[in-house]
Amino acid sequence: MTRYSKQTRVLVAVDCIIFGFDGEHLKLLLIQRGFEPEKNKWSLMGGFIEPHEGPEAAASRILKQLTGLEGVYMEQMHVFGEPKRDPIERTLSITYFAFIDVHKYEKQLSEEYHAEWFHLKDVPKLIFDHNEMVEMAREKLRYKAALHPILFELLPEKFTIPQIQTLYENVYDTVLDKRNFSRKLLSTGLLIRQDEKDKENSKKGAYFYKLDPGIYKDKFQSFLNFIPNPQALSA
Amino acid sequence: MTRYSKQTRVLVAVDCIIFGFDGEHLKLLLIQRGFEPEKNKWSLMGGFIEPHEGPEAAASRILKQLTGLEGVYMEQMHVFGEPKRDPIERTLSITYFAFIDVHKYEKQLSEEYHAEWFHLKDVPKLIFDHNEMVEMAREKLRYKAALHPILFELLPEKFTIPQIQTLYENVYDTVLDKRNFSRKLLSTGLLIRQDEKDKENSKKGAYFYKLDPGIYKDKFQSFLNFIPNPQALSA
DNA sequence: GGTATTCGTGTCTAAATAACACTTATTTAT
DNA sequence: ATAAATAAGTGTTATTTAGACACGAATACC
Repeated sequence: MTRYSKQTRVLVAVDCIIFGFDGEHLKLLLIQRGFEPEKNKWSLMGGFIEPHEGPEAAASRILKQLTGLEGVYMEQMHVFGEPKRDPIERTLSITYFAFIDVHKYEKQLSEEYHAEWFHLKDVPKLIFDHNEMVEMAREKLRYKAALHPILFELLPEKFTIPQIQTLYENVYDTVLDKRNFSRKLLSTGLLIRQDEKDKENSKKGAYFYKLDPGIYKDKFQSFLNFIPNPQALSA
Repeated sequence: MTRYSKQTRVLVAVDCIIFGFDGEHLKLLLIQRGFEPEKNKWSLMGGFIEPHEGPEAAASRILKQLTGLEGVYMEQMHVFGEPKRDPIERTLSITYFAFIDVHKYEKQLSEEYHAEWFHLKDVPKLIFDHNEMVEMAREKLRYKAALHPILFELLPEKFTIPQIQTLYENVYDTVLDKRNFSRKLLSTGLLIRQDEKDKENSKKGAYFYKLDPGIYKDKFQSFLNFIPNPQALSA
């Protein structure tokens, strides 16, 4: 026996919801699809999974293709598999959301794919069920970021507290009190203050911080309530 | 153009991680696989996705096959897709975790599949990567249950506070203070006390409670911290 | 030197959490 | 009938955490 003979086989794609933060707004990287069907329509970056790679590897490959980056923070989100979602042929899509530092990605690659960053309030109509994917990714982003320090993945290695606060304010579409915000953030012990200051964005200058890699790893799954000592939970 | 001609197609299965609570322990429903490869080995309940159904529909169908139940609480967990995970032929598995009330399920069906409930500490070696799936499901269960009132899905319609507490203690392998636990639980407003008492498990008897369906729906996505008013988050 | 801008910090109040022990209802045994 | 055993139910206090709130410091520009 070498095949489950009677069963049907389907195509499997990977689609990536790529978030970035330019210092002002949270943005989404979209491409203009280069092939039929729906050629030239806006779409998430994606591709078919290849015979010898797993879904994670496919997602990494696709992210690298578009951004030139490796080791990007990335997480499997959800599988979309309604039979008619792709009108040509049944295709399953495994979605990943990814966070990149917009300053690091290679612009020339994005030209090749006709990629553009979109403000989340101006996301155009996308092919297939991609708008639904984006919406789910936004929700998941908000959910996770409320509990875990993932938004640092959107920032450069050195960042200032006002920058992170702007990012949180963007994600939650709200205004935060900077005294309470910085106190909470610093109390996690995640941040190491640098001597250098960022003079770009203010006259006084704001201290740069870096993440403490050990504590970052440890605390990645922390926070929470309901259970007194919830040790060892993970997403 | 009717096919993405050059791409390879793969089999897609759905596997269910089914949890139940017998009043004492949290348990897992496993079957003895009825076909090759790995016939007669312990396995999660699963099946191939059919041409005209989506993944959710497939999971519902499979759950119904084994338990006789419909409308079971169920959630997509993760896709496992390493190329070699099934030695016969590449097969993607979309996993769902599900919670059932053990008292409701139909035993004769489980005989047909040679199903048995296993204590989570005695899970046998399973086929392929199913042990990994179980482990991930346990983690996700602990994660979600710390934030959202999902464990009620494991209980019958009427339940007592000592019962829920035992369930939480089981899930987190810890001992909770009953005064603090019941205060926190009751403060959610989720529970409606019945006049009737459960006399099975104690001499004094414990009041039965039911969920308030409206509040249950509203509060399903509540809790959380980090962001002052995290309104409208979802899993 | 004055003004405008943004950074950085401290206090007080309210709410939530965690630790802790006794009384009540009922059954069973003496 | 009385006593003993068992599990249910409830209240207080101390500590911690969260949220509201305002001013001084550094610097660039005029």
